[in-house]
Amino acid sequence: MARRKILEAAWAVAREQGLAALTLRGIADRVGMKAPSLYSHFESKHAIYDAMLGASWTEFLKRTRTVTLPDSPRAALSTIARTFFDFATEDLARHQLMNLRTIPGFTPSEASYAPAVAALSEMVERVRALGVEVSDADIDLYTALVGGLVDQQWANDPGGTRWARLLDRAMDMYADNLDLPREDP
Amino acid sequence: MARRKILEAAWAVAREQGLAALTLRGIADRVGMKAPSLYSHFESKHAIYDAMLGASWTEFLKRTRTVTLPDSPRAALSTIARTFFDFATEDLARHQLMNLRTIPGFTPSEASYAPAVAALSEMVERVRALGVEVSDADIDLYTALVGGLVDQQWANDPGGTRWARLLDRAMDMYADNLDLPREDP
DNA sequence: GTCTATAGTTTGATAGAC
DNA sequence: GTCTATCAAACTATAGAC
Repeated sequence: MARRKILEAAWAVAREQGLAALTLRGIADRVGMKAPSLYSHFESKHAIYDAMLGASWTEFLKRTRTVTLPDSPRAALSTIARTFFDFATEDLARHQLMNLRTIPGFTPSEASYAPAVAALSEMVERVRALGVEVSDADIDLYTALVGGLVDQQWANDPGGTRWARLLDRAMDMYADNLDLPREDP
Repeated sequence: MARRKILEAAWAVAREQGLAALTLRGIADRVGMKAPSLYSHFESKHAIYDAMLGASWTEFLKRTRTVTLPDSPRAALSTIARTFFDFATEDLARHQLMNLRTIPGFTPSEASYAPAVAALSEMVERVRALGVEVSDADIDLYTALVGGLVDQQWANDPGGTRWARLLDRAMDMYADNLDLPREDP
């Protein structure tokens, strides 16, 4: 399908030159078309961004669903954090699209953002099913902590492990704050 | 001085329309000049960004220097975090400029970035002077935590207090992780 | 120092032939 | 669906008169 090829080309350009450098001509060149032809498949440039965003969150949602959580609440929180951290540090363009507001004038459609909401709420449900009572504030602190590690990793050590190495410690710190029981006494 | 008026106009435009929307015409219009005239005062548009960045970090450095830290290490960490958090949530355009890489092709000059480095290292020194031994990893975790709270605040509750309210708890959590003594037993 | 004029690009988007 | 041709607009930056 043409839509699929166009989106693949868009990802390739975004990865090579940055998300902000994405242009219709650049996409069209790579896919062997002329820029106006893209309008037969997408309503606008923002529609392409939106499709990319929706696909990204859908892929993340899919990945979270394939993850089996450990029974231990402490280990479960760590697994979830690692899943998000790895996904967010795999691809800068994707991270910018999903987690940063880097494109002026672009607001995601409700449909494209839905899997993002689903991914978070499903994870919260699964953690609660393990017997952990988490409040909204607990969740907010968690997202800030994991998101902060991701951002620092990208900003100050892209491709490295300087903040990735801190993830387990951060999760321990967080679990302690929730008064979760320790495995290894 | 003309330079100062231009920078003030640039800030005004950035606050109203976003940092990415900054144009030479927009700045010139506001200051009552024509766009090319700006080149008598700044070498390029990036030079304007750079001057804004330098001024921002210099202002932050100045503010940190006026802050008196409590003797208690735990309270000191909290004070530092609050100082940064407040500064970073006061002005979105400034935050984007200082802490995000939102302008394509713009890299800060060494001179403009120097006060940023100074602010961090001075704070670390002052904390160490209180008797707290902090490693590089400790600092990395700290910056990720505070920066993560700031980003979440801007992204999901701009102008609100949803993550601001979590700052004290986050600092307690962090201080616990450092095994700092509690004040109130 | 400030202006007019303009170069030189690049962009998203549309019209209409095929 | 894809193309050529083009629009209309925006931008940074430079040249040169005053």
